[in-house]
Amino acid sequence: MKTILIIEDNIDIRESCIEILELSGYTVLQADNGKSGFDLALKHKPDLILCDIMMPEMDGYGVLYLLNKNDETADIPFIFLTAKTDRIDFRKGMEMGADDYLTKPFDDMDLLHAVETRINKHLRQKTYHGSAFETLEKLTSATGKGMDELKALINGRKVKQLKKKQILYYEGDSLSGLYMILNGNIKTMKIAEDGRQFITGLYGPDDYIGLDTLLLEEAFAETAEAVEDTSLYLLPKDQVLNLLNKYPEISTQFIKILSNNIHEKEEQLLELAYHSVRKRLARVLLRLNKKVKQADQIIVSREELAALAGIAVETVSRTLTDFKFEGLLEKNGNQIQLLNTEKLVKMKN
Amino acid sequence: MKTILIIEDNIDIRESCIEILELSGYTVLQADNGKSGFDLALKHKPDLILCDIMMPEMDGYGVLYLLNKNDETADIPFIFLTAKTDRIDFRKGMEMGADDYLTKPFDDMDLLHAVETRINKHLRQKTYHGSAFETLEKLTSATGKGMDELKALINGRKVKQLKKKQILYYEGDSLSGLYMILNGNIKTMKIAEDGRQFITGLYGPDDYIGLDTLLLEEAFAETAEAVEDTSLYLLPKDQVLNLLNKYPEISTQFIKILSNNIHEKEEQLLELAYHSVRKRLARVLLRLNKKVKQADQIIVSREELAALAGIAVETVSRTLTDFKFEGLLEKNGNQIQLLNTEKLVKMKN
DNA sequence: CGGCTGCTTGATTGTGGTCAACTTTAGTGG
DNA sequence: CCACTAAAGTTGACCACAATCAAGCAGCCG
Repeated sequence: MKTILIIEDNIDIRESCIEILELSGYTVLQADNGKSGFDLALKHKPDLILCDIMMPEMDGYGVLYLLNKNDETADIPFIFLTAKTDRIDFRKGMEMGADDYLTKPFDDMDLLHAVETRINKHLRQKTYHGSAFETLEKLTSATGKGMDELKALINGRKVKQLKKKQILYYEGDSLSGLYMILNGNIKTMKIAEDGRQFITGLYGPDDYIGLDTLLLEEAFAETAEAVEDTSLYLLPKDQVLNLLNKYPEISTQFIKILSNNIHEKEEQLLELAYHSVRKRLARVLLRLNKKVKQADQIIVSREELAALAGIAVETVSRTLTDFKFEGLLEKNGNQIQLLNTEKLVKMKN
Repeated sequence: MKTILIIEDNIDIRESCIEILELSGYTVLQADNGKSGFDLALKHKPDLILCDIMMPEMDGYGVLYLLNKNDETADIPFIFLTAKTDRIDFRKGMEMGADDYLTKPFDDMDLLHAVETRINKHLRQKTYHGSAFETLEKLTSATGKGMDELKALINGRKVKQLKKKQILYYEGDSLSGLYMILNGNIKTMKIAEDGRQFITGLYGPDDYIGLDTLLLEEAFAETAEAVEDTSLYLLPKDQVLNLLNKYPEISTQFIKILSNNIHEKEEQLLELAYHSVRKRLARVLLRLNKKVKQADQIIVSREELAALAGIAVETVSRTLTDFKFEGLLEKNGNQIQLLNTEKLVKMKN
């Protein structure tokens, strides 16, 4: 028997939803404002939450934010109910981690369909968590000492799920800890005043995110976004600090990661300063080829390539066609396959 | 009674030098090739070394290199005797840490003058070392624990002196440890294939250099050069590692330094990618204004400004005159004084 | 005083950004 | 499954910014 929580200030809509859901065999909890809705969610841990955006006391975004912050409720499927059809609001909701969006008016089928797919998807994710655990075992045993603690630390936490394009944190957010990617890819980027963004880092499975901000009493210096559906562990700051104090190997490991990071960024600085667009793009392609290749192909949008190389999308497009003519690669939409890495490496300025 | 070692394969030159020096009251040791010269230096710790460059067995550069590596002999004043007048050789010698250069033929006065000034200068430096020690006391007590060890570590080491433009290490050199600046300034830079260089970091008193390479089993990723006369401590790798294992506070401190470093470099990446030359130069000036201001003035060559902002020297020149017309700064040769930092900060793209 | 280095200014050129029109692809809903 | 629409990608025309080449100037050294 699944439990569903509905948070909605309009009584008509609320009542009609409850009716439909109860007829379908769900137990339904209700709240008429964000605050009490959040309290109910905490108390009952429903299997799914339906939530209006515009509400008294606390709006839907606020509810979602609080739920995400709390580990107990972070992975409950969350569906927004709203009259707004604007893309911006939609995107904002998705970035914050909403799983779906129902725009009013919606009929019985819409509602049931959305609810069922979300609940099913969530079940599948749960079983997946289990398999991800093997990765962790490997990791913890790799650090040698401190294994038990790290394991305990990780066991106590839940996995955070991000959908494609969802934001992990914004530049300026204050940090909650250290993230470790289980699978998927995350990019970190800085955004210029004019809105153009530059990708400062790409992270894959087993990589840490937020390491560079962990010990500083500062907010994040960049924005992190999921490139594809991604799951990660959040290791809370206090506990990581504790580990650092106990096990020098872990500190040493972190210092090494940061050092490598610095070297990469210095290399990038030199490239940006003095290399031609052709060469920069070639470098970016080679980097991607190493990091995120899938079946011999790189899958990446022009926009991302542009943000990685620090150039305009149009120029990316042009340069790629040039490269194709020169037999360096084969491209097809957002799929790129490198044919002559040799020449790309030696690309002159 | 001062002891001088002369290493020179030509017997005539050697004999005449010895005669002059002994007449002036110095004790003179002699060697006719680099290898035996180095052995003598190790054994007797002379107060000054005169050394030919072109020699059998081992050339003068080799001798200097070995002497510099060995702590016991690293701070013995070293003068090259040579027929070569080429700038390149001169520069190479100075980069390696030679204190002076005597080009043959030289007369008695040349020789005695050079010898005396070097010995005097060295005496003055020794007394200075004493005062630098206060800085260290402050540093060691700041770390709280580990103070005694750090002190012992530092006591066992000598100060390394670098003259302006002298190279601390080259990209590709393998590292010997961690440097800490006592006074002066060091810049680290990467050099592109075409010879253009980009300055990746500026370090002043109390800053560490080489931290980003310390734990990686890699060579230095950049070249470090003294911007002005500089003195630094070399903390050997093994001992630093030892400290890291014993005192988590030190690891934590290092992680913080590296984190800040990363944030700075990310900021720079964004600037390089999307900011105009005007804006980039403005940023560089502001950075310098914070770091290396002397009596309200920045003293820096156009070439360095260019390498900091990643632009051409001519463009630096032009942009600075523009800035001057706009009342943002006053310039006079390599001295620059910022008049309107407000506007420089707000510089639009 | 000449030679050298560092700085400035001018003229020229090319790279790559911008704007705009167009085509292709992919996602959505009937 | 197809049709429609929005998003992503491509191509062209144009132009501006900054690099390059070149020449001249100022300060500094022996």
